[in-house]
This record gives sequence, C-alpha cells and structure tokens, in this order.
Amino acid sequence: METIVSELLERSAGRPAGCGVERTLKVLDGKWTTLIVRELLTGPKRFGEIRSALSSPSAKTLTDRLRALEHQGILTRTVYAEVPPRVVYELTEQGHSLSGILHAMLVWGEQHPDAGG
Amino acid sequence: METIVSELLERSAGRPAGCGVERTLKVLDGKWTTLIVRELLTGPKRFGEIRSALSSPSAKTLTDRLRALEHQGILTRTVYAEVPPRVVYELTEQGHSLSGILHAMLVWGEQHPDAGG
DNA sequence: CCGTATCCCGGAGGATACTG
DNA sequence: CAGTATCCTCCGGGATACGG
Repeated sequence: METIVSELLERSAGRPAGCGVERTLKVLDGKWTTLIVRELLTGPKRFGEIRSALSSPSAKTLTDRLRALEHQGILTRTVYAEVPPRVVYELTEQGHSLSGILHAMLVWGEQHPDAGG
Repeated sequence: METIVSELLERSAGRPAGCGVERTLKVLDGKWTTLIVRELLTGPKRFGEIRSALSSPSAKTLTDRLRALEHQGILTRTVYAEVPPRVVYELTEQGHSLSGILHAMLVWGEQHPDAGG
C-alpha cells in the first residue's frame, strides 16, 4: 500500500496536480455516469434496462450521459430498426478498461459500510 | 481482467445497483473532493497548500469540502494556535484506504491521454 | 492565514408532453 | 420503446467583503 502512495507521489510530482486523475474525472463526470458504466460492465444493455437498473433517472438525463460517453469513446450505440425499436449500449474496449476503477470503488464501498453518512 | 468483471457481476447481483460503488461516490462527491484526497495522499498539508496545489477553488468551497470529508472520517483537521494561525489537514486511515481508487484513476488517465475530449 | 457571511449564477438534472 | 422538446428547480461553487 505504501508502494502505491509513493508511486502516486513519484508519478505526479512537478506536473499539473493529478493530471491523470483529472482526466478520469472528466470522463466519470456527473451524477449517473459511473453507475452507467457499472451496469454495462456486466454486458450490453438496452436503454430501458439501464434506466430501470439505476433509480430511474429522467430520460433526458440518461440520454445526455449516454451521448457524452459515446462521444468519449466509452460505449457504442446500436439501433435495431424494429418495431418497437431496440437500442443497445455496449462498452468499448476503452470503456471496459474502466473496470479496475469501478472494482476499487466497489471494494472500498463494501469495506466501509458507514461511509457517506 | 475478465476475473474482475465477473467478480463485479457476482458481488452485486440481486442487490440495489452498485451499492458499494454508490457509497464510494457519496464520499468522492463534488468537483474537488477527489483532488483534495489526492493531494493529501502525499502527506499532511495546510489549507493554503491545498488551495494553491489545486487550481485555487474558492475558500468557501474548499472549506465546505474539507468539512464534509472531516465529518465522513476521511481526514482530520488540526488547528495550531499560533499567529498567524496554521491549520493542517491529514488523511485518516480510512482516507488513506482510498489510495487504490486514486491510483486506478491516475493510471487510467495516463493511459488514455485523449479521453475527456 | 484561515476562515465565515452573503449574494449570486450556470448548468446538471427532473417533470411533463409529445413523436417515429 | 426510445427517444425529443420545453420548461423549471435546485444547489454546487464562485465573487466579494469582512472577522479572529
């Protein structure tokens, strides 16, 4: 663990504070983004599936976040021309590469049940 | 990597979506919180040091975030009764335990220089 | 130096109604 | 079903001025 801290020190000394960290924060931004990625880590999902898996964010908000993630190359959007329409969101390789962060967050959250109070 | 994904699946199936993840998000909330933790991972720092290390958030905002983290047990606040006053913030053990997440974010950000565009 | 006290604004995100 | 179009609310966070 001390290794990690010193690596953090070493890697970020003399550069704009947390350059790498800030870039990640720019991607995992907003109230829902991280949770969307989390849902898609377990496989591709439809718009409605994501919406109900989370605590039903408004359609507008969910659309906004999904579009942002799409433009950032985190996920892909596939429209199936059916009736009724079906739209599937799937993580790109870059999106999947966020799993280490999500996993760390999951573990921390579980090990600190009283946090956030 | 596939191990991580399936562990995520396994650990969170049938429970409120991303329970652990959500708890972490509640702690690392807001525009500055994560960066504050990052600064303190390299050692205790004074109010002014934190402020100038980041891109000078307003005093009000920084105070708000520091107080929140203090109440959540992430850091401690020590006032030295000197003139001029000196106030030092230091991560608790719980605060230090966030280093794994920060480290993952740093690495990801560095490996994806074009992200967040 | 390290705040607190006010005031204020932008924009994320919700509510509602409507469409292909 | 999966959006789009509007309108509106809320509050995180900045600016400024002042206090211990």
